[in-house]
Amino acid sequence: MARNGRPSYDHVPMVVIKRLPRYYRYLGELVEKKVERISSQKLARMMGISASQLRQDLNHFGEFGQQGYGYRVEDLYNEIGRIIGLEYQYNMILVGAGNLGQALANYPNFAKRGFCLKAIFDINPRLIGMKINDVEIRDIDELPDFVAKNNISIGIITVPKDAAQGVAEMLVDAGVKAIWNFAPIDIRVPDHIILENEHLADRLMVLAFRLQDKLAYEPS
Amino acid sequence: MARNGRPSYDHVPMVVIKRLPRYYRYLGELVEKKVERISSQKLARMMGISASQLRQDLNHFGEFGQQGYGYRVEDLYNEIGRIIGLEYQYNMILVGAGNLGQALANYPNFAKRGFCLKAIFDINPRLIGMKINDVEIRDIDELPDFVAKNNISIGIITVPKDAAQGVAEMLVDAGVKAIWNFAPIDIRVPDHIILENEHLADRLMVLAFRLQDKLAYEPS
DNA sequence: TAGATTGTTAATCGATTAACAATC
DNA sequence: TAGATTGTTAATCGATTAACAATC
Repeated sequence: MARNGRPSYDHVPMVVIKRLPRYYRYLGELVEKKVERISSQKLARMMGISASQLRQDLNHFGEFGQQGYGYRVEDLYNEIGRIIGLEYQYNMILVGAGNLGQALANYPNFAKRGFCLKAIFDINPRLIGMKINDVEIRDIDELPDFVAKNNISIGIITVPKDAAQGVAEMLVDAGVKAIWNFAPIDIRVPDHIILENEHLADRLMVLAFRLQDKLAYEPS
Repeated sequence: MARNGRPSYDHVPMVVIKRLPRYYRYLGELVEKKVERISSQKLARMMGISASQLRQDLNHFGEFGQQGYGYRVEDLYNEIGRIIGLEYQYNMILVGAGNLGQALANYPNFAKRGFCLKAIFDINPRLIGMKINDVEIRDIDELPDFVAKNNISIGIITVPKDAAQGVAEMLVDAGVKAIWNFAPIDIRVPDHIILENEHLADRLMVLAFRLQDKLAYEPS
């Protein structure tokens, strides 16, 4: 058991884990619409996946349905939230108070799910002391001390490419457990650090690739 | 042939296409470092993948190497750029001039690759007429006309969740070919429209899931 | 030529889909 | 009870890795 009552779900394929937030999102919408029950068949149809995949995915985590009935929407919603780990609060800091950093600091969907931004760090003296969405911008020199004293588990990197690796190392040394990187470079971290890269420009390139055939024969 | 000289690369698996930008990124760094040649072995090691996968991936698009020698870095870089479609310019508009919209409008990496933001649209009269990074914010009523007259192929959605589907439909009707959606909802578009969803909150949830086991046994 | 490394086929591995007995 | 739908096993499909002949 990891933490209270949550089995460790080792060996669950990453491809399944990445689908959990989407399930959670759709179930959340059904809860809002006061839908009480749903079958794997119907939920899968809504989501554009197969009912087999949905049941197979849930099967990695336990038994949540009832034969002949389906799933109680609110129960399944809560279960998946618990599996993801949403009943805990995660303290975050953000490094790099540029445009993207400020936008993320203002993003309302994070706090709503228990992701709490505790501080923003930058090297620009003109920004230090300001507040964004009630979160103070601090000098990056204060980072190690702040992480240690505020139980920070996630560090978000929104600095320019050339500064990203240095910031990552600073975060790791300070004791952060996970890093969410927006700089357009693959940063290197030790194996025990969890890393998610968000390469926005890469996504645009995939769009460009897929656009080729569309644009070929059409008048522009 | 789609467009001038580019074969259509139908049937290339999406999982391969999504790796292209990463190859392009690593090759770009090697070009900057003036590295002339590289073997699949070495490049794969750098990227943390297998040499088999790298060669297999390239094989979908042609023969770019030379037995006993490897690949000429600059040539391969240019080839992959061409495969992705980076020799063309893509005109974009962005809808929703909030924090995230403004951050994206200021993001320098897009223009650098030929993705050109032509206009920003919003409904807030106080924003209309302002400029962000030299791009004017316009009234959303002008959108259909603007798309038609400026050869816009990509629409970026950064409006709140409840407005996203409506904006998507507006973009499709106006003639946009591809949509990059940042609203935290799965929008619906006709099959012929290319869609990329960027669900930022989903990525944080994956971090949360993976954090569980890490946080379990450690003192906090 | 000998060594290196590709392009490509075959083998393995993993993920998705199909099927159905169990059971609410 | 009869109908519906789950949980789960087996079959299929696709992606990754291994291997090697071709060849620079």
